[in-house]
This record gives sequence, structure tokens and C-alpha cells, in this order.
Amino acid sequence: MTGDDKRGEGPTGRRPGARSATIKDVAERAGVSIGTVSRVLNNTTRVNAQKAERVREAVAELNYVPNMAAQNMRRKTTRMVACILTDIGNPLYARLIAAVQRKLNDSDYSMVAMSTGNVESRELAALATARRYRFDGIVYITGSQDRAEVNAAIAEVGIPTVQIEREKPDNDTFCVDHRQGVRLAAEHLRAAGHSRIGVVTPGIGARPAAARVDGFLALCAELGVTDGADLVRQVQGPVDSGFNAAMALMRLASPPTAVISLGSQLLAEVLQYMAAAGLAVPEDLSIVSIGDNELTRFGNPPISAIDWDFARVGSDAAGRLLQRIDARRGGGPDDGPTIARLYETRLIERRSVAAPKAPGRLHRG
Amino acid sequence: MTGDDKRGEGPTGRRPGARSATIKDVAERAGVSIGTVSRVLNNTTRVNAQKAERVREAVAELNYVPNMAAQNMRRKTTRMVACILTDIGNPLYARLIAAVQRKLNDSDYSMVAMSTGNVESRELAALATARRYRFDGIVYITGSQDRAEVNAAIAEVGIPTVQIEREKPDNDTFCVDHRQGVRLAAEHLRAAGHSRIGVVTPGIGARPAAARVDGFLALCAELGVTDGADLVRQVQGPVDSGFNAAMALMRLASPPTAVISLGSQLLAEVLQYMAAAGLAVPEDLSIVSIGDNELTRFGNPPISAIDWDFARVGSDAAGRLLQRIDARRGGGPDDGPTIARLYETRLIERRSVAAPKAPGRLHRG
DNA sequence: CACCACGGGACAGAATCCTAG
DNA sequence: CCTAGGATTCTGTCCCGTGGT
Repeated sequence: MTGDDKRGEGPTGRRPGARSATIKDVAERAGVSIGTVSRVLNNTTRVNAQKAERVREAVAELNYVPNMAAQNMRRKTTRMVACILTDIGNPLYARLIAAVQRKLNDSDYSMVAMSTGNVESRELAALATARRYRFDGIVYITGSQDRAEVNAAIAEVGIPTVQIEREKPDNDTFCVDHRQGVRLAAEHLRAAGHSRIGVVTPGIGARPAAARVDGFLALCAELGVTDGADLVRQVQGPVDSGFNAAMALMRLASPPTAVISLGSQLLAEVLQYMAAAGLAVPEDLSIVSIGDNELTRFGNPPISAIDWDFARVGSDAAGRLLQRIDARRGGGPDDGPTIARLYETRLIERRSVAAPKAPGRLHRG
Repeated sequence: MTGDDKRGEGPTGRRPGARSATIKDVAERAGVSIGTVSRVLNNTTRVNAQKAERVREAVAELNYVPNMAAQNMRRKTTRMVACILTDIGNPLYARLIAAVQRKLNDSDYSMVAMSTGNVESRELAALATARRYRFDGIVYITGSQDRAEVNAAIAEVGIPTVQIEREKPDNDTFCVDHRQGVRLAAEHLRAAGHSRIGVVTPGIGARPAAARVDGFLALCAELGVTDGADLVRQVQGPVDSGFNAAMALMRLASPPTAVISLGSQLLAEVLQYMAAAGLAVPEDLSIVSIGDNELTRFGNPPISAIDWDFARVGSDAAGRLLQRIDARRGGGPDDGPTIARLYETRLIERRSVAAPKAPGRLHRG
């Protein structure tokens, strides 16, 4: 009864083996029934003020914490959301998953992160895990879009899902408008006088790269540029690096006067090539980076970049997921038709873009 | 009995409302008892091959997945580990948590990430959550070391815990040897002829910064440098930026000829100041960065940096945590005394260090 | 008598429904 | 109508006991 006894099995020095208190222990100590304890803790209906007080005291004295596993069983809900992505170590997505985590946390959900390394079997394993744990929702981020088995598994998993940077009509999707982004970049370069613009891109298995290349080629078509495809260099593995892609581009019979680099890793490699070849930015080659980072912001020279608000994307996606979860709990089938949000990008002008040295041949296009 | 009926509630097109199959359903369908199903799934003892086959068929047909919550109750284990850190969005820790996640995953554990924003109340909330969920372990990363309540909560949480970048004798700790790192940096600069070396550091609440400043001052003392403390600039908030710290340093009556920058964010700001003031690196100021990143690797000029293997740290820490968890399950109290691992750093020489312009006054120290 | 496969029941911790006062 | 106790439920695991070899 005295709350100031700090020895023994008091709150301090909990022995590892000590079983933690259950709701039954609390009920006994407070001299009430289990049901009453539950009611006090979840304040579902009114209980006698005195008993409520005794319960709260008992909870404090026993350092009682409800067991989530037991709650999960009854409530059929875990308050956990899986975040499945290719690589949690990719700094590009750091802000995104931070925003997701934060939003979930604000509603008392926890986020469990699963990296798949963009490997199909691990994607399937992650989905199976999500099912075993009966997670309340899934945030699925990027990765190749065309794996039929994975897409089928997502459809069958039976857990509300939102997808980020994936275009799938079955779920709510949240994508950056990379088509518009690459257009912004290309038009900025054209405005500076460039008519031959190269593109260095990672493999187009995942949506972001695919959409960018798509957007670029569409723009070329609109402008009547016929050899746009020749100027798009796809970097496949880590071996076939951005360094080589940049070199191939610059050794073309009629090399580009400007380059759009997709992804921060590639940008670094392109810059390395330029340094190695003794070429200057922007004098010998103008550069726009898709994606803003420390290198574009603080490098020398600072690189013009296309930027977008990943924090917003993550927050919106998580918010929508929570809506879906609530709707399902309510009993209604779900919450209306799927939505597909597209986020605009913006151009940050810096010193890496200048007029081409040889006053570009404008006859093309 | 026919397994080829694919309509209705078959695996494809699971309706959202459809309750997922339980072990009882499987038992009924296979015509065996619940216990037998359990034995087949966990292959604890031998069961009749025919019955086992029937069970496996039923599992496949019903698309049965065991319910973790129910397993947790009996097994008193969740196969989940909490990763508590200040900010999951900080790219500095991306590799670290990726390694932790990967190591846990290899042993079929899931990682739930919790950001605290380095706010005491949220740290306590994270620990409470870990207790509610009965996580099997905790990886605690960085954050201010001196919050008594937090440290008490870690001690009382009753869950095996390892700590990264925190020096706490009660747990296994895994720290980078920043004292050695800053020494490496300083000695490299001294070897190049610098005797006045400035330091720009974030607030020393957290261990990494504290250890670095400590190491620097210790070195100064050894060398008989008496005004080392004057050359250490602590940047507190985002307002009092690295830009200003660099400026203050360079406007000293006798400014340093070299600077050690702690943290990538600060490095960028120092470089910004240099550009704004029209000063060149390394001609007007040599720089060594503690921490390697894109900016140090690919910037212009590339910056000499102190680097370490965070992936290893994370992997080791997670591995040790798994050992502790196993040991506790085995019944033994724990697994021996706590360990405190320290990881060496290494210097990567790049072009940001040169001899000081005015052949340094060597009479000091 | 030892052994094995297997069924049946107790159990874990919390929520919720029913019912009696 | 409000309060609170008691029984029931959720899903798997583990142990015990039985019947057959």
C-alpha cells in the first residue's frame, strides 16, 4: 500500500526473470473485477470514481503495461504498419520514410521497416510477414513494377495498402511527376540555348526512371527531335557506371551540350568523368540533376536541380492509409475508389547551366 | 475435398471482410486435430506422413498463415526488435540502420523503427511502446546521453538492449572511436605544417560530438597548446549556423590555417562561408571532415575525411542483441558481462589539405 | 514395458457481451 | 438506467493421457 517502498521488486531493478504484471494482478490488487480494470483503462463506460482511482493506483504500483499481443487477439488489430521498400539505407528515401513514420506515430501506430533489396523473393517474404503479423496496413515503396507475382501478392494480401512511386490502379498511389520534372529540366536547358541534350539514367525497371525517360522522349517527339533516344544512356549495373555513360555521350560525333542526370549517384559519377576529362561545368557541359542533395546544393559549382517534396508524399500516403484502416474497421468495405496523386516538381536554378559554347545548331527540331 | 475449385473464397480475390483461416479451420479441413496441425507446422515431433500431407494441402487451400499475436501469447516472444533513434531521416545513420535491419532479418526478426527527435518525452514514449509490444530487444542509437529519466527507463525496461554511440556501462555498447578519429585528423593537419587548427562542432549533448571535442582538447594538452579551447566553435541551433562559426573563426586575430569539421551538415555550411568570403580550399584554409559523404567524395575539391564502418557497427550490435535474446530464452540470466566495443576510424586523404600559406608560426606549442 | 502418434484440454492476457442488482 | 461481476471469445502452443504397437 505504501508507494514509496523502492526495494525488492519495486519499479527499480526489475529482475530479468520477473513476469510482468497482468490485468488480473491489477484487478486483485485493486479489489475489483477484470472487466472494471479494462473499462478504466480504455474508459469505455463510466465507473465508480473510487474504484477507478484504486485501479489507477494498482496500475502504477505494479508498473502494469497492457500486453499488446492479447489486445491484438481480441481487437483484431495490431496498430502496426509495414513499410516495404528496396533499401532502407538509401538516403534518397530517408525523408520519405521519416515522414511516413512520423505520421503513423502521431496516430499511435508503429512502423516496421522491411528492405527487400529489390529482390522478388524478399518482396514476397515481406508480404508474407506482413500477413503473419496481421499488420493493419502496408506502405509499399518503389521497386520494379512489373513483377506479376509480387503484384498478385499485394492484391491478395488482404491488408489495406498504399503505394509510393508505383503506378498500380488497384491501390491508392502517390507518385512524383517525373514526366513533368524531366520536362522542366529539358525546357530550362532549351531556354538557355541547348538543343542537344543527353540523359544519363539508371535502369528503367522502377517507375521513377521509367517515367523520366518517357517524359524526355515525349518532349523530343513533340519538338520533332528524332534522335532523342540516341542521347539517352541507361546505366545498368554498378560496373557500367555513370562515368562510362558520360564518356560515351561526350565522345559522340556530335556530343550533347547539356546533360540531365537522373539520381544522385549518377551525378557524382558524371562529375568525376568531367574532372578526369578536364572538362568544366558549365562551360563545356551544362548539367541539371533530377533530385536535390548535398552535392547539388553545396558542390562546386552548385548544380541546378529538380526537387520535390518527399516529406509531403510520405505524410499524405500514410494519412490515406490510416483513413483506409479506419474505414475498414468501421465495417464499410473500404473507403471509396482508389486515388492516384501526382506531385509536382520544381526547378532550382544554380550555376551549372549556361549557354552552349558553340552557339548550338538550331536547325535540328 | 477437391483442391481444384478456384472460385468463391479461393486464394484469389480474398474479400476484404473475409476472416482469414485459423488453425481450427485447417484441422477440420484436414480431418485431424488442432494439435496435429501445430505439430506439422512446427515439426516438433513426427506425425504420420499421410496426415501431414493432408494438413499441408489444407494449409495451401485455405491460404492459412499462423497468427503471430496468438503465437506471441504462448511463446512470450514477438520476434520484433525496436530501433530507437533520434531521426530515421538522418542520412548519416542510413547505412547503420540498414545493417541492423538486415542482420535482424537474417534471423527472422523484424525491426520497428522509432524516431524520437531527440526529445525526452518521445524517448520515454518509445520505451513504453517497446514494453507494451513486448519486443524481444532494443537497439538504442545516439541521442543525448545525460537524461537521467531516459537512462533509468532503459535500465528498467526489462528487455535486452544494446546501445550504439552511447557510453553506458549497463548495456553492451558499440561506439566509433571519435577520440581517435579527431586525433587522426589533427595529426594529419600537423604533419602538413598546421599548428593553429580550428574545430567546428555541433552541440556536445550526444556522444559523438562530445568524444571528438574531448579528443581534440586532450591532444592540445599533450602538445602544450593552451588556447585549443578558443578554436573550438560549438554550433547550437540551426540559427547559429556553421556559416557563422566559420566566419567567427576566420575573423580571429590569429585565425586558424586549418579546420576540422564535425558532421556533414556543418561541412556544407563551412564551405558556403568560404565561397561567400572568396576564400579558397585548401589555399586559404585546409579542411578535414569527420564523416565521409557525397560532398567530401565528389565535391570540388574533394575533402579529406575521417571515415568508419557503420555497417559493421550495426551488424555487430544487432548480432550481439540476438545473442542476448537467445541467452535469456535459454533461461540463463543473460549472457555474461556487458561488452563495450570501440571501432577505429581511418583517414582518407584528398585535396583539401595543403601546407599553410604563411609558413606557420611554429613557436606555439 | 517402452514407445509413438494423436486427441483433448488447459492456458496465455485482454476485450466484450450478458446479466443481475 | 447505470454499474460491475462473470462468462465467453480470440488463436495457437504445450502438456497430459490414451490407445495401439
